[in-house]
Amino acid sequence: MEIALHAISGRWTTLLLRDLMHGPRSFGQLRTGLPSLSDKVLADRLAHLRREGLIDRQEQKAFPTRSTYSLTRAGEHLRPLLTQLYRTGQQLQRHASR
Amino acid sequence: MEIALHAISGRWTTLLLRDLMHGPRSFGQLRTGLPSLSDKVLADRLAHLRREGLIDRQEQKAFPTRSTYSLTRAGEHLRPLLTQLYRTGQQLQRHASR
DNA sequence: CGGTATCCACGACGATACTG
DNA sequence: CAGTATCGTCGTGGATACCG
Repeated sequence: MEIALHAISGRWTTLLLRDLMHGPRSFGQLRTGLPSLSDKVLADRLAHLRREGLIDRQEQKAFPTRSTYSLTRAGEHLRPLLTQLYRTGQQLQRHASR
Repeated sequence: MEIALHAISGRWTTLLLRDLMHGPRSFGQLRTGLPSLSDKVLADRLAHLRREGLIDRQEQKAFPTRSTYSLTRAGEHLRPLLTQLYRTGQQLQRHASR
C-alpha cells in the first residue's frame, strides 16, 4: 500500500495522471488542464513520476522546445487504482449525503 | 478521487485502517500494532477518521478507561480501495525489479 | 514554449511531558 | 489505559522572476 501511495503522492498528482490516462500531453496542455497549479509544482510532479518510471518524456529538438509526456507500461498499472479512487469517493459522498 | 484521497490522507492512516479492517481495536492495540507512531499522531488520525464518519468509538465507563474503535458502514467502503492499493503496489514493485 | 531559480508560509509530524 | 498539551523541525506547496 505504501508503494502505491508513494507513486501517486503529492497534490495534483492524481489529476495529472488522469489527464495522461487519456493520451500523451505536452507541458502546456497539462498546465492548461490544471490552471491552478504553478509551473514549479507541475515540473516537480512530472519529475517525480519520471523518477518512478511511470511516465516518459519525448522532447522535440526545435525552437521553441516542445515536449510530450506519456504513460509507461508501469504507469498503466495505476489505471485500476485511479478508477477505484473515483468509485470509493462517490460511495463516500453518497453515504455522507444520506 | 480527491474525496477518497482525503479520507485516507495522513501518514499511517492506511495502516491503521488495515488493522481496523480485521475487527475492532482498542487505542493500545493500535499503538502496539504500529510502535513507531506517537500517541499524538494516533489520536490525530482517529479523530480525523471519526470526523469523516469512517470509524466509531465505544467508550467503556470504568477506570482505567477502555475504548474500542471500529469501522462504520461508510468505513467499510474503503475496503476495496485498500485492496487495490496493495495490488497496485505489488505490480509496481514487480515491474520495477525487472 | 517549457521549464529553473529563489524565497517564504504554513501545516504536518514527531518528541516529550503530563493527566483523569 | 487512553489520551491531551506544548513545542520545535522539516518538507510541501505556492508566488514570483528569469532563461534557452
